Amino acid sequence: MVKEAVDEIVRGTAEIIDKEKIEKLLKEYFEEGKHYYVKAGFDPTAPDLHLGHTVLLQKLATFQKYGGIVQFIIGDFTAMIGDPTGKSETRKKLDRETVLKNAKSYQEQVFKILDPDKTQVLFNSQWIDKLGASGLVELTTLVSVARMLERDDFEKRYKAGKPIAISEFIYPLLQGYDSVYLKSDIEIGGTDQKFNLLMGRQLQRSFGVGKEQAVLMMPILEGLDGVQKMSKSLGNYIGVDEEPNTMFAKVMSISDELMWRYYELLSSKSLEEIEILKEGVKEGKVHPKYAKELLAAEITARFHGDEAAKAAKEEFDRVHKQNDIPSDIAEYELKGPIWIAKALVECALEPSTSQARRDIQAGAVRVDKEKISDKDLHLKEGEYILQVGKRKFAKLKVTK
RNA sequence: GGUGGGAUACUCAAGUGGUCAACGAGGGCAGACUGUAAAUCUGCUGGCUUUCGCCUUCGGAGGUUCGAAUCCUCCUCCCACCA
Repeated sequence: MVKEAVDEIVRGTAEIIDKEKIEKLLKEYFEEGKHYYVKAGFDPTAPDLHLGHTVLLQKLATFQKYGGIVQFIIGDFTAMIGDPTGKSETRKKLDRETVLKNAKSYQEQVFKILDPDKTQVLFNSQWIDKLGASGLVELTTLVSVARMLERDDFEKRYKAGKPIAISEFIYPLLQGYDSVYLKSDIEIGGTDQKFNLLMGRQLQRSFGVGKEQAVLMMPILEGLDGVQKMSKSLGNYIGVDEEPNTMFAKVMSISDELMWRYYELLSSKSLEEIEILKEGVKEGKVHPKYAKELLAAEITARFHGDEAAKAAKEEFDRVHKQNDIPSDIAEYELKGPIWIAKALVECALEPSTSQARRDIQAGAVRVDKEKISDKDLHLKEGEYILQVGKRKFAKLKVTK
């Protein structure tokens, strides 16, 4: 039992520090029914969860299966600082109301994966506010600047002559202090969080908490481009709240190479099953597109159910295999006659008439499936299907 | 506090009085080819009721000039070295 649980927890992880401790906690759960605390922090600035987040969430859910109580931290205080991700933008301080709103939205989405009965949702301002200026200074005495600069991200920026704000040094300290206050047994996060996660161990030691948290790191899920991490700001994400059709299509658009990565980190198939599939593709027995469809269907079904996933697949085939027009496209009504470029902007297919003109010249615009080249074209009364590129459609009714 | 360097479009990065809506690279979008994959090749990549035209953009505010991203003044921010 313990071994199976450990195997399941280890699956897909990038690195585990103090694995023995995790094994011990699991053993105690199975033998004595003892629970333990697994901490994970989330930023309240982006309430739209995407698949990158679910890699962590699924791991948390696994812990819940085996006696873990999840400490789900909304970093409302730390959000004011902003995690030093290399972006130089100063974060706006979020007001209480927005944070609460975002937190609520988090919960709606998070509990699609986590078990609410085994989850504590906590705001870190609750204990950090109490720390006060003197407490904060106390905290800063525990870590040296040289130690801070060991952090990969800081080191790179420092060497590149990029600015680092003092407040950014405080971020890891506060995240570590969360672990002190909550007496966490395990903290999980992405590999990019390594420094912060280890800080939790160091501070627990410094404060004499009596235990040091084990640290479990998950790989960072690449976004649709396959290069950069999945993030909302880069626009390369698949949101958990997205429409089934969109979700399915987005998975289909990833590269074959990336598909295996997604399998490893997102699929609930066993590693053996995945390996068999991979071999099949490699030997030419299985078409890679088929393997991708399986994945797309599994992911879509997780958030929308089997029915919706099936419908999404059918829709995908309809549109792409048969080159048909999607069954459900946005409709607009405009007064005519109207200049084609303007119409495209009005139908939200193009951001500007200048861009529309360029696309017309590039041959990317179709009206009723016919490619057009006349950028001065005016649409008279009637109904048209407008298309830009391969995936943007709109139905337009031109009235008098 | 002192000295020097820097701030250019999504990012990096050229440009040091007119030929600059601004080289180049990356990214992005589109076309061809495909499996709406990847790779490759090609085009585009500030806006405008319409484009051999007009308007806005080179950290901010003024100024010099027929004309400024480029010169001058002040301001803001960043970096390095010295204290």
